[in-house]
Amino acid sequence: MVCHGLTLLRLRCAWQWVGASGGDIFWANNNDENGSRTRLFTRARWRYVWGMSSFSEDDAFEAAAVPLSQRAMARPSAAYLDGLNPAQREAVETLSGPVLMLAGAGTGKTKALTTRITHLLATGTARPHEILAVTFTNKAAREMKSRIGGLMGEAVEGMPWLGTFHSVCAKQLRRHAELVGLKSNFTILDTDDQIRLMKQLIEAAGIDHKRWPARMLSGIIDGWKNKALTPDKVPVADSGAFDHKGVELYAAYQRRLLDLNAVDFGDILLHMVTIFQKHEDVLDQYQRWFRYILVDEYQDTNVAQYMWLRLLAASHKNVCCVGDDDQSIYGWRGAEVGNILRFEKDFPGAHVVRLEENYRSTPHILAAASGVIAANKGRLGKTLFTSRTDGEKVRLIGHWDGEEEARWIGEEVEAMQRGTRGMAPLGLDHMAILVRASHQMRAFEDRFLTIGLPYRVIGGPRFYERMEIRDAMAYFRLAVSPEDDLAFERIVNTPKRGLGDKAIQTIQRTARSNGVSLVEGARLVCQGKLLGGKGLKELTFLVGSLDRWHAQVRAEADTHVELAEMILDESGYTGFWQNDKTPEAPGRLENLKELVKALENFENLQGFLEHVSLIMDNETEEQGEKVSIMTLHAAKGLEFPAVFLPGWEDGLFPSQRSMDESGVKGLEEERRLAYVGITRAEEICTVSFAANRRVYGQWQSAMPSRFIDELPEDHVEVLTPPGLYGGGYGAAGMAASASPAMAGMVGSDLHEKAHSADVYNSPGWRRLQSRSQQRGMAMPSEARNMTIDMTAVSAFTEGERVFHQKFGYGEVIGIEGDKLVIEFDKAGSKHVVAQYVVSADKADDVPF
DNA sequence: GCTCGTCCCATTTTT
DNA sequence: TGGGACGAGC
Repeated sequence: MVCHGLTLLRLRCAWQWVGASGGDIFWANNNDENGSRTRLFTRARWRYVWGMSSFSEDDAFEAAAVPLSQRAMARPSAAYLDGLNPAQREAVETLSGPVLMLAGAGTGKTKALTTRITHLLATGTARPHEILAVTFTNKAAREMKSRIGGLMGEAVEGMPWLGTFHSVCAKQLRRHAELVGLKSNFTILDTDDQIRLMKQLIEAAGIDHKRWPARMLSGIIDGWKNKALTPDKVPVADSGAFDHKGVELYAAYQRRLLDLNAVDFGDILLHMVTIFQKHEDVLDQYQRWFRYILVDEYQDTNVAQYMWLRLLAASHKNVCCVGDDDQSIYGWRGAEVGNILRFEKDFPGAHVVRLEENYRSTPHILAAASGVIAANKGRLGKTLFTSRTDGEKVRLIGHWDGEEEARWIGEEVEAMQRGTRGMAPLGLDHMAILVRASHQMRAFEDRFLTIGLPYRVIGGPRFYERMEIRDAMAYFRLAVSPEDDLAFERIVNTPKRGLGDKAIQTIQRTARSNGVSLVEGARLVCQGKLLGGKGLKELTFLVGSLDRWHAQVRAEADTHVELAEMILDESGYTGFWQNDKTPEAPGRLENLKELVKALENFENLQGFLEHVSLIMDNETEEQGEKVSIMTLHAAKGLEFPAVFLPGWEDGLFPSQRSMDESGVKGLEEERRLAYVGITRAEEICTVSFAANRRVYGQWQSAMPSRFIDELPEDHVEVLTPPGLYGGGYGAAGMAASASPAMAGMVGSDLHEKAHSADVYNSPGWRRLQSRSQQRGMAMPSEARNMTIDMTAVSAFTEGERVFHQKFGYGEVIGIEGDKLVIEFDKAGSKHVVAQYVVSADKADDVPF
C-alpha cells in the first residue's frame, strides 16, 4: 500500500472534506511525479498510515522512498512567519544543510524550532514522517507538538518521529530488537531494577559490595554507555574499579539483560548506535527516511546521542541543532558541551544563527547574567539584548545564617504577594526559589510551613520511581509476562507474605537448577513442598493468582483497567497501604489511583508497560497559588517574574565537589548554572548568601560565592545594610574591591563564634538582629500575625488527635497565638499553623 | 523473618 | 542532623 504526496495542509483538506460528507471514507489527492491520483482510505487505514494510532513503519518506509515534488504544493500564506525577528526567521527559512541555532535564554528558541517544522510541512518540503525531531524531555516534546499544532491550525498527530531521544530510539529498537539479541517486547528497566541486578552480579563475582557498592557500578556503567562504549570498547585506563573487574561485570550485566529481554535507559541509545554501525542497510533506510532532523537542547547531548544523530544525518546533512552552550549543565551526566562547540567542524559549511534578542528579562538581569557567564572560557559567544529599558537591578543580600535567609525570603515573598514598593501584587505562582542542592529546600519548607505560606516542591522522585508505583507495575509486568524475574523478585514478599531471604533463595535455586523462570521455580517449590507452613501457603496462593491474572490478560476477558484494579486488590497490595497508618499511606493510595487512571489512555496492559517507563510524568497538576521551590537544574526552561537564588556561598555554590572532581570544567558548569538561575527571572532577581549554615548538623561558615564578585556592580543593588558585618561595603565597598569587601563580612571574630553553641548570644548576632530590625529586614511579628486567620486555630482543642501533611499524626498539646503546639508521633513537638492540620479522623479525606 | 538499634555518609538526575 | 543500610536479637 502506498500513500504519499501528502502534507499536513492536505491532511487538513481531507479532514474538511470528510467532515462535510460525514462518511467514513477519506479522500486523498496525490500530486507527485506519478501524476495526480485519487485514493480511498478508510478512517482506520488513514489513522494507521499516519501513525495516529499504531504507526506502521513499513508503510512509512515505502512512502519515504517516493520523492516529493514541491512544485505542485500550494504555498501557504505564511502567517506563521509573522512576528519572527530576523534571526529567528533566518533559522526558520534556512532549510537545507546543517544549521546551528545558538539560542540564548529567553530568545524564542522553541518558537523558532516549531516554526521551522511548520515551515517544512507547510511548504511541502517534508512530510510529517520525514522529520525527525528530538528533545530531552517529554514535556518539551509535548510542548513542541502542541505549538506546531497551533501554528498549523490543526492538531498534529501525524508526526511519529517527534519525541525524546529515548522514546524515538525505543521505537526504532523495538523494530530491530533481534539484531542485538532482544525480542521486540523487551522491558525497560528503571534505575532501581538496574541496581538490584548489579548487586546480584557483584555478589556473584565475590566482590565486597561494601567497598564497591552497586550504585557506583551502575554509575560507572551508565557513564560508559553515555560514551557509547560497549564492554569490548572500554579503555583499559577506565577499568581499575571493582578490583579490575568493572568491565567483566559490565559484560556480565549486559548478558543478564539479554537473558531477561530487558534494556536500561542507556542501552536504548547504545543498541541503536550498534545497530546502525553494524547494519548498513538499516541505517541507510533511516537516512533516506529522515530527510530533516531537528535537535533541541543540543548542548546536553552525550556521545551516544551524538553518534546516533551523526549517523542519521550523514547522508543529507539537513540537520538543525538548537542549543545554548551557556546552558550546558548536565556534564556530570555525560552531556558533552564539546558536541555543540564542535558543530561547525562536524558539519562543514554549517549555517550558524544566533538568537540574541531576549524577550524575558529586564536589562539589568540580562547584564548580570552576561557578566557572570563572561568569565567562562571557550564559549561560542552570544550577547543577549533586549528592547526593554525598565526594571530593577539584581538584588543582593547577605544573611547571618541559613535560617535567617529563609525567614527573609519568606517575608519578601509575602511582601511581593501584597504588592511592594509600588509594584502590583504578585501571585505566588509567579515566584520561585532556586537552590543548588535539594537539601537546601528543607530550610524553606520548614519556614514556609511555619508561617503558613503555600509552596510546592518541584522535582523529587518521579511518579514512576515511587515505591508503590514500581510495586504495582511489577504486578502488571508479571501478569503480562510471568517470566519477568525482576518483577517477581520485587513483589514476592510485598506485601509481606512471610517469604524472606531463605524462601527466595530456595525459589531461585529451584528455578536455576530446572532452567525455568522464578514463577515456574516457585510453582515447583510449592509442588515439592520445599517450604514450610505459612510461606508455602502464601506462595501457593501467589502463584495461583499470577496464573489467573495472566490467563485474564490473554483472554482479554476484562478491560485492562478493571484487571489492573483487580490485581492490586487480590494481591493484597491496596489493602497493605490501607492498613498502613504512616502519614505517607494516603498519598500512596492516591498515586495508585493515578496509575490506574493513566492506564485508561492505553489500549491494554502491554501497551501501557511498553511505553510507561518512557513517558510517565510527575506532573500532578496541583492547583492553587504556591511559591515554587526547586533546584537550578529543574528550573532550566522555566521562567518566573520573581526569582530568589539563595545559598550563593563558595563550597555550596559553586559546589566544592564539582570543583574537586572536575576542576575548571566543573567550575564553569557551576557558572552556567548561575547563568541559568539568573536568566529564569523576568522582573526581579534576588541573590542571597549566608555567612553561616548548618551542614550535617555542624555549623559551618563560608565566603560569599565567587559568582557574586562576578556580578557587574552597575546592575546590582546591595540590600544588606552597610557596615553590618564590620566591613565597609555596600555598593561603594563592592566597587572598591569586590571580593575582599564581600569576604570581609565573615573575616572577623564572628567567624569563630559561629562554631560555638552560644552563637546567638554573641555580640555580632545581637548587633545583626537589631540592625536587621531597624532596617525593616525582618518584619515585626505583630505585622505578620494580622494576616493569619485566627479562627483556624480555634477549630482545635487541646488533646485532640490531628494529622499534618508533613509531620504526620500527633496530639495538640497547646495553642500559642496563631500556632498550634503539637506533639507529633514521629516528628516530636512543633509549632505549626492550623491551616495545615486536620483532625486525625478526617485525615483520610485529605488528598495530601 | 521481622524489628529495632547502630553506624555511616551525605550534589545536581531530562530518560 | 537525618535517612538508609545492615546486623543482632526476638
